Formats: sequence, C-alpha cells, structure tokens
Amino acid sequence: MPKETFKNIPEAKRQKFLNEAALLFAGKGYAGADMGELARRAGVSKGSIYNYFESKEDLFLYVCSFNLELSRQAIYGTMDPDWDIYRQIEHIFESGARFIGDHPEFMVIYLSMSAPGMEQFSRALARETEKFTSDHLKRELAKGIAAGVVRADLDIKLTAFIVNGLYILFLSSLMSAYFQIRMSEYMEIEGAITPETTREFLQKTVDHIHKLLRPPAVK
Amino acid sequence: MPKETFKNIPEAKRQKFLNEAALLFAGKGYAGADMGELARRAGVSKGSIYNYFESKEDLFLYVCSFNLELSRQAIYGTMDPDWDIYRQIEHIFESGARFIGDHPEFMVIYLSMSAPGMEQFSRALARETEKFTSDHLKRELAKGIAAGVVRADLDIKLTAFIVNGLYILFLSSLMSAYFQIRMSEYMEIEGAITPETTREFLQKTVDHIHKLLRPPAVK
Amino acid sequence: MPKETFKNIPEAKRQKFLNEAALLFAGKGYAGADMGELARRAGVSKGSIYNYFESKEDLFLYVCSFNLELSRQAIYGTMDPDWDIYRQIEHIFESGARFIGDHPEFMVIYLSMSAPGMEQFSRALARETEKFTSDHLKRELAKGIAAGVVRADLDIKLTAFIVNGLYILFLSSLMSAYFQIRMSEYMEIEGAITPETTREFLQKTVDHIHKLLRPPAVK
Amino acid sequence: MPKETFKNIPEAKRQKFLNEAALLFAGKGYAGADMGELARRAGVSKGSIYNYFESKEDLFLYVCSFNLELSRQAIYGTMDPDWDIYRQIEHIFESGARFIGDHPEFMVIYLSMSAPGMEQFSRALARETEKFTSDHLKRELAKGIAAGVVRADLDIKLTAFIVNGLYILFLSSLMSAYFQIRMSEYMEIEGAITPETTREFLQKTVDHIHKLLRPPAVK
DNA sequence: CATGAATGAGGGTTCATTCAT
DNA sequence: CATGAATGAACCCTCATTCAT
Repeated sequence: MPKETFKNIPEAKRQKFLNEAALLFAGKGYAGADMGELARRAGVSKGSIYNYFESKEDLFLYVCSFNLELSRQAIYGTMDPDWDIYRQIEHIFESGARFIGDHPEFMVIYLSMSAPGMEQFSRALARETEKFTSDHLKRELAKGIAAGVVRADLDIKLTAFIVNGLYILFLSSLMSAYFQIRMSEYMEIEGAITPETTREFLQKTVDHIHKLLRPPAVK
Repeated sequence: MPKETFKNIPEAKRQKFLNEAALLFAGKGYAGADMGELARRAGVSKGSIYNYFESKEDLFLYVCSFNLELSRQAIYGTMDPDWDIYRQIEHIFESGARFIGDHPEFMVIYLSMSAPGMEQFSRALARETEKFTSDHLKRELAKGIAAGVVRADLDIKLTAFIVNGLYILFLSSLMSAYFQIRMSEYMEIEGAITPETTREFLQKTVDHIHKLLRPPAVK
Repeated sequence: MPKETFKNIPEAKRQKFLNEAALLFAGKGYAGADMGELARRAGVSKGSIYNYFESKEDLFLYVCSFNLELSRQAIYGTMDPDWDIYRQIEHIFESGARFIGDHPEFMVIYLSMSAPGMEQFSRALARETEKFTSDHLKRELAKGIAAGVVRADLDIKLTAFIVNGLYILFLSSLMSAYFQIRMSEYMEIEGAITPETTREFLQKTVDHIHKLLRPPAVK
Repeated sequence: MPKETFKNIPEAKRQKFLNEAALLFAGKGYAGADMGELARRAGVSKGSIYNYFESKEDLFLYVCSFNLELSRQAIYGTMDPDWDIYRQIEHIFESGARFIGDHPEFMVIYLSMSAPGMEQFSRALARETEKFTSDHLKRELAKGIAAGVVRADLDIKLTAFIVNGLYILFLSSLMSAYFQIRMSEYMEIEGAITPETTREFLQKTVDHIHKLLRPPAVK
C-alpha cells in the first residue's frame, strides 16, 4: 500500500528507506519509532514519507509484509521440492537462521505484530503470513506419512502447527532479547550467544524434530 | 519495587489497582497505556500512582512479576509432585488455560515483554521468570527417563525447552489476536474460538506431547 | 463544554483565558488561531488548554456561546420591558454598539460561525443563538401592532427577520474590515470611522426603522 | 492577476480550473482549501497552479473578483434600465437567487471575504465590489423619489445601504449553513428549505421592501 | 498521604511552495 | 510549459511526571 510516488523513486533509495524503516521499527517498536528519525536516517524529509505512505500505520504494514515476503523467498526460493520432509525442515531452519542473520530486524518485527495494541495489524497480516507455511507443511507431512517416513499416528494439522511453532521459537530465541535469555536459561548457555552455539542449537532442534516424527524402527 | 506507601493501602484497593493496571497494559501495550486512564479506572489520583511507584516502568515491571507469580501459584500450587510427568504436563496446560481464562491479560503481558523496545524489561524479568519452570521440567524429565516412561534418547535440556515452548504457543494461541488467527489457520477452525475448541485443542496438544515423548512400546 | 478542571481554576485566570481566546479567534479566525499562541498569551501551558477543553473545536464552541451569552446580558439585562418597541430597538442598537466597543472581538466571532468550513459550528450554535432574539422581536412587534404603533400590514415574522438583519449589518459594519469598507462606500464616509460617525450612523439607522415601521399618520 | 500562462491555456481548461477553485474555496474556506486537492480536482498538476498564479492568496483574490464579475453580469446584464425601482429590485433578488442556484459557491465566497483573518482580502476587494451596486441603487432611489414612487423622507444613502443589506441577508439565508438556520428560526420553517419556500421568501421580502419604501397613498 | 492542575517536550500529520526533469 | 517529488515549518494534541495544597 505505498502510494504511486514511492514506486517511482530510484530503486536504491527505496531499498534504503525500507531497510531503515525496518531497523527502526525493530529497534524501537511501532509506538516508539519516530517518523522524524526515520526521515533523518533514510535521508529523506519528513514530508516525503507522507508522499510515500498514507500514515505510520500504513508504512508499518507494508514494512511487515515486505519483509515477510523477503523471508519467504529466502527460504522457499532455495528449496528443492523433491527433498524429503526432514531435509526440508532442516533447510527451513537453516535458511531462516541465515535470513535473520542478515536481517536481524525481521524477527523482531514479526513479534511486534503479536504485541498488545497491535490487533489492527494482526488482523491485516496474520492470515496472509501463516497460510503459505501452514499449507506447505501439511502437504509435506502427508507425503511423509504416505512414504512411511513420518509416524502415521500423528495429527497432521497439529503437527504442522507444532513444527512451525518450534521454528518461531527457534528464530525468536536467536533475536528477541527476552527469548534469548530464555534459551540461555533452558540450554544452560553461559555468556553471549555465538554463531557456534546458534549452529549447535539449530542442529539439536532439527534432530529433535527428526526423532519425534520418525516412526520407530521396525525389526 | 512498589514504594512503602503502596504496601500500606487497603488490600482491596491494592488488588483493584494491580488488576486495572494489568488489564490496561494488556489492552494497550506498555507504550499505549496512559497513566491518567489507569488512575481513572483504578479510582485513585494520578499523583497517588507516583506515591506508589517510581515510574511507569517501575509499575510495569511490578505488574509483570506480580502476575507471573500469580500464574506460578495457580499452576504449581495445585500440583501433586508425585504425579508422573504426563499428568503434570496435562495439569500445567489445563491450569494454565484456566488461569488465563480468569486473567486474560496475563498472556498479553507476557508477550509484551518480548516486544521490541522492551529490552529493559526482558533483562529484568526473563531469567527470574523462566528459571523456575526450566528447572522443574528438567527434573521431571530426568525422573521420567529414569522411570522408563520417557524416551531415553532425548536431550533433556532441549526437550524441556520445547515442552515449555509448546506451552507458550498454546497459551498465546488462546489469547493473542495474532496467534489466535495463526491457530485457526493451522487447525482449520472456522469462526470464533469457543471453549469447546479450546478444550479440544488442549487435549490434542497434550496427547501429542505424550506421543512424542513416550518410548516406543517394546515387544 | 469546558472540562471540570476549567471550572475549578481562579475566576481571574478563567476570564483572562476566555478573553485571550476570543481575541485570538477574532484576530486570526478559527483555522488561523494557534493553540500555542493562545497558551503564551493567556499565560498557561499548552497542555493546560487540553485540561480545560477537549479540543480546539470544543474551545471555539464555548468561546462563541460564552460571548453570545455575554452580549445577550449586556443588551437584554438592561432593557425595561415596558418600553415601546422603538425605544427597545434603539436600546438594542445602542447597547449592542457599546458591547462591541468593549468587546471588539465579539462580532468577528459571530461572523466566523457563518464562514465556509464552519458548518459544524453553525449547527451547534445557530438555533440557540437566534431563537432568543427572534422570539423577543416577534412578541414586541405583535404588541406594537396591537397598540397601533406599528403598521398592521407587516408580516411579523419577516419584519422581525429584517430588523434583526439590520442589527447584524449595523454591528458588522462597525467591526468587520470588509463591512466597514462597505459602509464607508454606501454612507460616503471619508477616512477612518470615528465614534461620532458611529453614533450618527446608529441614529440614522434607528430613525430609518422607525420611519419604516410606524403607521402613516392618520388625518 | 493570473500570470500570462493562465491566459494562454484552452478556454475550457481555464473555466474548469476556476470553477473547481471556487467550489473548493466555498466548501472548505480559504484556509481549509488544499492546493493539492485543487490540482487533482481541476486535472492539472500542482506545479501548474504556480505557473498560473503567484500564490494561493493571489488565486483566491482572482476567484473572488472573477465570480463577483460573473454575478454582476448575471444581474445587471439582464436588467432593463427603464424599469422602475421596484421592478429592478425584484429583478435583482430574482436573478441573484437564480445565480446562486447555479453557482452555490458564490455567496459562500462572498462571506469568506468578511471572515476574520481575511482583512487582506477585504481591503483588496470590498471597495471594488460594493461601489457598483451602491452607485446604482442610489441613482435609482433618487429617480424614484423624483418620480414620486419612493417616500421622499428617506435618506438615500442609508436606504441604499439597507436595501443592499437585505439583499445580502437574503442570499446568505439561501446558502450559508448558519444563515439558513437563522432564517428557518425567524420564518418558522420546519424541515429542509425547498425551492418553494425560497420563492415564497423572495416574494415576501420584495413585497416588504415595496411596502416600506412606497409613499403612503394620498387620498 | 491524596489530589489534580500544570507542564512542555515530543510525535504524527498537513500543506504551500519550489525546482529538477 | 507541465509535472510531481521534495521540502520543512507549523500545528494539534498526548502524556509521563511534578508539586502546591
């Protein structure tokens, strides 16, 4: 929902603007983000922002859905549909982690949408955001069961819900201050979270899902 | 961290005040909550709030930890330590659901703490909040493995992390606007979320955990 | 519709505030008046204005009706109901002229209400404002006809409308920049409008009404 | 005071532009009118407006005098100079009412000029606007007195002032929200103002003037 | 200790005008 | 000449906090 004006400005300027907006919203939250500061950071005038978007709300909505789309492409654009479900899940977690390594603001913005006072945004974005992954996971789980690589006694809808839930928790644990601390507490990590602990945590999580979904070996 | 003054006012007034504060923070978020409105709703003067607490921040911190303590009591105060881990997990989910049925604001406040711009609160509250449950789950998982009712090949720390993660997702799905929509999408629920769908969802989730953790039946 | 707060402040401060508000609205018009400037002029903080009134609109509405009430008292509070209609009309014009001599802003505010973009205010104030005078003039005209001092062939409603219309034109001609020029043009007044020309104009206008309403002398 | 550029654009475009400008100023008032909206409505670019006129103020001034000229033509262009004064007055009221039926924005713009904060415009336009009618009415009144159809005891200047004043009140009562309500109150009209009530009101007003000015019948 | 009036920095938004293309 | 993106000064209003009573 940017205005026409926004579509007509140079690509580089547009990227810069959206990037600064995402960083600002992620850093201060929706309410805390100051349009004046965004203008300064993005190198445009305050007035220009309102030539690009109707309102702060409109901008936030677009920044969210733009970043959601970016993340979707980063993950699903590089996935081979012939992989089995475990390879796919591993890929999702891996490329998700890589994506928020490059765009640390993404997860924070995602969590923003679920904060109180954000119901307006929830309504506008939740369905669109979740449907794609929901459909994909269910389809792959069904294929996995048919292929005998996933336990047949699992409820597909709930399992998809849970796998995606673990994905959200995983990413949250990498980025949100609160969930980082929570992860450190549970995983008994001392000190800062390093790329190594992240990689290890990723591996453990994926293995865990593997273990939980795979049918018991038959003699 | 309330001031002395707050401890000296009548119990009923104090309860009313904390309750209204929680409802307001949950309804509008930290930034959106207006101290003037709280004064009006709680039936005290604006000046009095600052006789009770140093600042809005201080109040929010206390409201969070107070409600966390409440929820802990609602859950762990009614739990029989002799129950096996599955009964305990069921109890946690059930009493958690019951607690936020009575205190719908609780979960929203919990999620508030993980929102961007809330790092100050994360740091102050996360460790305290999570340690208790983390320790408890790990202990019970260890006992479950020792007793042979939990798969021995699971990583205890990660499993505790995941079980509690599912608990957070479960409660979030009941209360946060965003996560409600997400649940509806995954579980393919049409229309509003009723007590029945909630109960059913709880049952399925607990069953699922059961299925995932229990060792395969040995021939 | 001031808030309670406004009613509780010292009388002198309240008077000063209302006076400065009237002057400002009269000087700059509704749209041109700046709440910040009002704060400075009235010696209160910007925030206080919003403790007194809901909004600029609300304030304007009150300033209008407050001044209308003041003018009503200045005119009708000093009128002897036993006077005949000509004496009453003379009194209305005289005390009206005196009132806007003391409150030059009044007439400008009155005309503000009829400006484009002010429909919201028109609806709120017009009926209340006009009814009182309308009723009074009609009653006196009826008495005048009954007493044989007013031509019986006049339509009472329209005559009341016209007499009051001439009153509005008269006062407008004293205060509004535009209508002052118009008066100078019609009355062929050179140079500034002095108290003497005002008095003379008043006298002529009242005489004119007299002449128009009085029945032709019967032989 | 349009720039040369404005005179060189196609007639139809110029008409459309002036018409939209008049409608916008009438609808929102000078301060409320937005040059961007005018550009959109008139189908020109914002930049073009400033190729046509120096400023918003300049444009407003021109729109006013242009419309004043239009109304003058509508009224005096169709008047037979041989008619007696009563027929002329009737014609002025009738064609005035017809003109603002077709150009409802005109009267509102006229009243705009007398609003507070508009002194700059008053000074520029008032004399020019009023002189023509003032001169005409005085001339006709003098002729009427000479011909014995107007009471000789009337002050010509004041009577011209009043007759034109009633004309302004009459038109205002048809168009301005505030004066419509005032008219309804005085004339005791229930519900909306229809063409019939307008016609009737016109007739009564003209008759009234007739009655007031005509010398008493001599035996 | 309670009250609620006062404060003023700050934030979102508007809009007349400019100017490079 | 036309265009429309850019500008930034204003402006209305909010709200956490203070403080005199």
